[in-house]
Amino acid sequence: MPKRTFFNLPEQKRQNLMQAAEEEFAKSPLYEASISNIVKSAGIPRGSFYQYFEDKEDVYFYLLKEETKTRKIELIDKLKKHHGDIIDAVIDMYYEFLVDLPDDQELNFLKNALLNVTHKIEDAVTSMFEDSHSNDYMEQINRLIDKERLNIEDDQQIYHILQIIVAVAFRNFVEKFSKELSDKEAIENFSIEMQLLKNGLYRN
Amino acid sequence: MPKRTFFNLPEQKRQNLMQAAEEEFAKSPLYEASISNIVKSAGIPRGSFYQYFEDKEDVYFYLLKEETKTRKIELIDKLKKHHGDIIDAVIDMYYEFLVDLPDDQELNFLKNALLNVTHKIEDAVTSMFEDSHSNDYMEQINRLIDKERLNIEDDQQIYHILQIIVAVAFRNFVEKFSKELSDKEAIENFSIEMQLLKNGLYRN
DNA sequence: TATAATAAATGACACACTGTCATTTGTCAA
DNA sequence: TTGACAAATGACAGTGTGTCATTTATTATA
Repeated sequence: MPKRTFFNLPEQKRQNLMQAAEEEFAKSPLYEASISNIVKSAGIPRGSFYQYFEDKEDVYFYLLKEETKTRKIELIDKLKKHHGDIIDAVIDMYYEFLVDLPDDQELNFLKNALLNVTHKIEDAVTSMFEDSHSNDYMEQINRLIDKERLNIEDDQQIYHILQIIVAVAFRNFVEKFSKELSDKEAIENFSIEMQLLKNGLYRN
Repeated sequence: MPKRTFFNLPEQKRQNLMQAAEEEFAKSPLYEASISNIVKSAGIPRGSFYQYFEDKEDVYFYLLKEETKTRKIELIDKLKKHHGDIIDAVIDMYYEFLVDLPDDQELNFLKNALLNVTHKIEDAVTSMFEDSHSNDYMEQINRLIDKERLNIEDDQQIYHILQIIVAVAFRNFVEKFSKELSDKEAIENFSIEMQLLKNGLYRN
């Protein structure tokens, strides 16, 4: 969280600083961005920055959270519009985010947030489902999976199924570590979610 | 990818270097880890490091990929064991990973990979489903969601459903940006996966 | 074996960024 | 007007990065 001094700042100066920060983070992902650039572009002395924020991540996550605040209200709206259908509401939001988001800088900022390490690490994990040199490996997997059980019409949909499973598995790992769940808890949670995936989140 | 020189290195020296790298990355997440520490601990001159690798990330992702290679073979085994049931296979892997992984350093390495930025950013996004100050917000969401449609027995399972949706949505964003999909493609993919979530990955 | 050509090793160095701190400047209440 | 507290400032020490000219090793060739 930014320090008290930050919130005491006159509106004008505060916005100016945040604008400079967003600009920098739109240009470079978190770990390539530099405080030096931000203060230069905002025209404030270096020391002042540390008067307002703990460090780089402090501004960064403050910006990111401000960003999501807006989306919260949107979600409420969408839920109403879709009569409580959570998935339809989320699809609607996804659509609006992609199509209606006008501000290039804002978009780049979020893009960087998602792309950087997150993406690379997930990629490495997902590569488990990809051919390394030949595509022998993937073929083998493909052959081994019992497709009769799967709720798919064409073979191409199997890609989506794998993506979903990986995404949920990934999230479970992260949660296990971040919330320091016991192995038992972690596996229970994981099983619940995998069952939900199998049977569907919605009743038939 | 590491440079040719790296692969020309005598086995002993190469392993020693990788050991030092893993040690560093087990101690500190990617962006806090330093090449200085790695070369010091490996006992090689700084210049040599750059003879072998492009930069820090180069070693890092090389290590990470080596790590997942092992898991690939495991997945094949599990698929066979579970007669092609992909979800059961993945549950089994998850279990083994948590319970049978013996090496502390390896575990810490992966933990850092998952925890750092990935986790913080997903957290910021997921916070959309969390109470900010009062829990008014979450209550409202909870009230709005039409639970009749959901495939749940108790109210607590709704948490898992939201987690799943967020995880899959998150992955879709990342993919849209990393593969530079058009808005149309992205939304199509997203819809397919959301339908799969609704109806279940498996046939009834 | 001597020599040339190529590959690898080395560590000093320039550059960049971070976070701190002593000092200055501003504000506000008594 | 003065004292106490809050904020602003920028110089500075510390740390890390990536490069490069030089040295050393290896391999090919005559």
